[in-house]
Amino acid sequence: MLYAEVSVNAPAAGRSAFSYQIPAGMNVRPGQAVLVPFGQKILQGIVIEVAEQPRFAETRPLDGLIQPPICLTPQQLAAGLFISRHYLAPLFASLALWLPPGFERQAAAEICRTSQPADVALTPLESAIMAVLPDTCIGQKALEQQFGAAKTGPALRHLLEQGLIDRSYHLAPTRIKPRLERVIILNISADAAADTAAGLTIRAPRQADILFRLANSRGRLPLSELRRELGDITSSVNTLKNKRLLNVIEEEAPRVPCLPAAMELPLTPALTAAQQSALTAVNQGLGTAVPGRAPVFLLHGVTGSGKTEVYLHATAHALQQGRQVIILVPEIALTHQIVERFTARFPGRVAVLHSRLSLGERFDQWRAIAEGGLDIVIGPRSALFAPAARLGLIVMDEEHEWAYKQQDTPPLYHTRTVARRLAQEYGAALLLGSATPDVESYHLAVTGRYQLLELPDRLTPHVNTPLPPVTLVDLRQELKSGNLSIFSRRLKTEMTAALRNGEQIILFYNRRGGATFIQCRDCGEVIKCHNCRLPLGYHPVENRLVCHHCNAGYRLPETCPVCRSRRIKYLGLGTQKLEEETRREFPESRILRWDSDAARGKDAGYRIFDEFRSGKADILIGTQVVARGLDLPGVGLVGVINADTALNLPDFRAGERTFQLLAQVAGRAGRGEFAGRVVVQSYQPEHYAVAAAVGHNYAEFYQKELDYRRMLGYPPFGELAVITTRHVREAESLRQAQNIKQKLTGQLDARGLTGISFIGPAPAFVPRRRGCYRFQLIVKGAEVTDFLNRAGLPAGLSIDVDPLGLS
DNA sequence: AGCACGCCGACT
DNA sequence: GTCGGCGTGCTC
Repeated sequence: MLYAEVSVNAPAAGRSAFSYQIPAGMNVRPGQAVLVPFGQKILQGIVIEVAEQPRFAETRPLDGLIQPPICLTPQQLAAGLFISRHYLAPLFASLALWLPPGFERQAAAEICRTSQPADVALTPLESAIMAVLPDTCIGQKALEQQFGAAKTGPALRHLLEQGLIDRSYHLAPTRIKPRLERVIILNISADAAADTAAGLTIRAPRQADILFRLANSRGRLPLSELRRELGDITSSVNTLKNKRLLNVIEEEAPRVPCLPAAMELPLTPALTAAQQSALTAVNQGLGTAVPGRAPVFLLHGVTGSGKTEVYLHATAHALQQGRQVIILVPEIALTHQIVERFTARFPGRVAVLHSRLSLGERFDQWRAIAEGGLDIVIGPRSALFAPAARLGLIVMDEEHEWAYKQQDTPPLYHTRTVARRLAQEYGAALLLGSATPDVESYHLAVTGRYQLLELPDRLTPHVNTPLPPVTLVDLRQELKSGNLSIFSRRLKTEMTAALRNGEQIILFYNRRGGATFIQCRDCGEVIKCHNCRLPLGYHPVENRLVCHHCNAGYRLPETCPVCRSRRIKYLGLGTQKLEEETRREFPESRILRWDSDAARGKDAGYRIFDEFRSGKADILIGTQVVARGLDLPGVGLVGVINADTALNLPDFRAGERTFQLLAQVAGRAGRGEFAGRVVVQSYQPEHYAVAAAVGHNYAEFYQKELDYRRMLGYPPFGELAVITTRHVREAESLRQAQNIKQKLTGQLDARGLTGISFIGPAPAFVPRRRGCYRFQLIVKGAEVTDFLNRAGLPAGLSIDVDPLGLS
């Protein structure tokens, strides 16, 4: 008898696998998707291991294989197990990352009446339920909607006990169907069709037109295409069909997400010496990589130094070897640009995967990759889990971006960490690229675990363009001189000059809204969100208060909720306010604002971007989004309204984020015909992150930042994990956090470990979510993951290993 | 997630 | 007494 260890799609399964018997004759491999009985349900599972002996004494038999069969590769299985262990994440969720879109399904209860007569006493509700039960079955969900979820459950249980109804659980049917397309096929030869068409031109011009077009496209055309060009052709097609000149068939046609039309192949630019030597190193790595020993490259190149060209060449090399390539970008908004470059160079081979595609599109792309037809995958972090069984190269552009860290939904993985592991398993090369590498990555490169590749020269718009000069304005001096405006005198002068010169301007400010907090002048109360307990921002356009975390909107308060005072003050600056001020200062200029308020809805981001790039506006005001790798050749001047906003966040990466942001924003200037200039305004111009960014000096920043991390034991000198408790009662949530701390402290003492310490518990950065109060305990030190894995923490806790910030 | 079990306070 | 809310533990 063989047994399978199975990861089950049940929240209760947590990080453990469950043992099942494999019925004789059932062919089960590790990685296989199966159905298993779990409690009273049949659930989806993934086989981890097949063995002669079960890990658990009492076993039930596997129910069957999921059809059509799906099986993770051994490499995906290994990487999934790594995720679950490293991030203390649910096992099924960690493996499910590689399953096809739309795979995961919930079991739903169905209720059927039995033939037994209702001769026992029933409550009115129970009678009512019996009365509406149809002869066929009905979903329990439907009954709960009709009678209320709270009361229906117990009533059904009683009816079950009495034997009046049956309950069974079924997985919901899959939501994805292959797309069918009606295709017209010529029944005669192309020549014959052309002849027939010639005879019809006068009497039946539409029929003739259809026949001509078919003759010219090898005898087949999708009906939708003909209809788009000729209008309603139903009757003409029917006539031709009746004449037996053509047939209409339905066939499967994969959905294609709207890829940009492949441009003509642009000339492949000759590589510079630096690019060539980087490429040589990567190509060599591609040649020597084997499972268990896979090279990681850190391509450090200033903005505009031609990193993408290196990606393109390395991709070509991997494809030549018959391997597949995954190109990762930090966020969906950036896929568009890079997809353009890659489809131009490799037409017909590029797949796109991201969550804004429809489920059907995603599925069809997924299948095309799995079948090997598409061998380049581009997308944000989810693209790492494409079914590329011949994976040879993973490229991570802007590797420092923290959008690569999964937030909110477990597993809370970092794409770089998983990519590294997946590359190890496949024997693939990993190429990380950034102008401002993550301090941890750079540290690994400097200490020899990654191979450091440097591109020191700027090529955009032409070879040896200097990085734009940055002027640093001390806002404290401005205040002293009596300038209370958002704009320093220097920035205003530069803006005026740039506008006169016909240059475009980017103003960067990383808080949206109008006022950023609303405070009572009498008691000091800051107005907060009811859901999250976070300060609300004022949005003048909508004339509402908005929670920047959960997006809940509130009416403007007339009195302070605490002391009833009417003296409520709107403080702080956001992008909407900045837009107003800019309009007042530069009334002649055309202004666009790009933040998550302005870019609500699909494609709104592209629209703003395209509008600005095509010169329909002079000034672009934006948050982080405008800093990210966008190519805007019309921009001469970049103004940073306040460099310090991110510095004061309670986050040990605040310095790093500030440096990266400033360097990225500065890189937007001078990418076209105009010489770039940058004006950075700051209240803390002496801070090392600000000073280093102004001097375009990554090395200086890295040294200072590393010293600081070493001193405080932060990564790369120690690991971090955040444990969050949640409970409807604030005191209970705090008590749980304290209990965990006590338990962990006890284990540290018992095992004589000294390298680990705790911070907190304290209210979480979002103190309240979905009606639950949240407290967090930070665990800091050497091998935190390992320690927590052995600690036997209670199920249902949220644990974030290597968190984005600390609060 | 669901379900059973066991523990306490608020009532018929 | 006992009904029911709520925390806890279990599902191979």
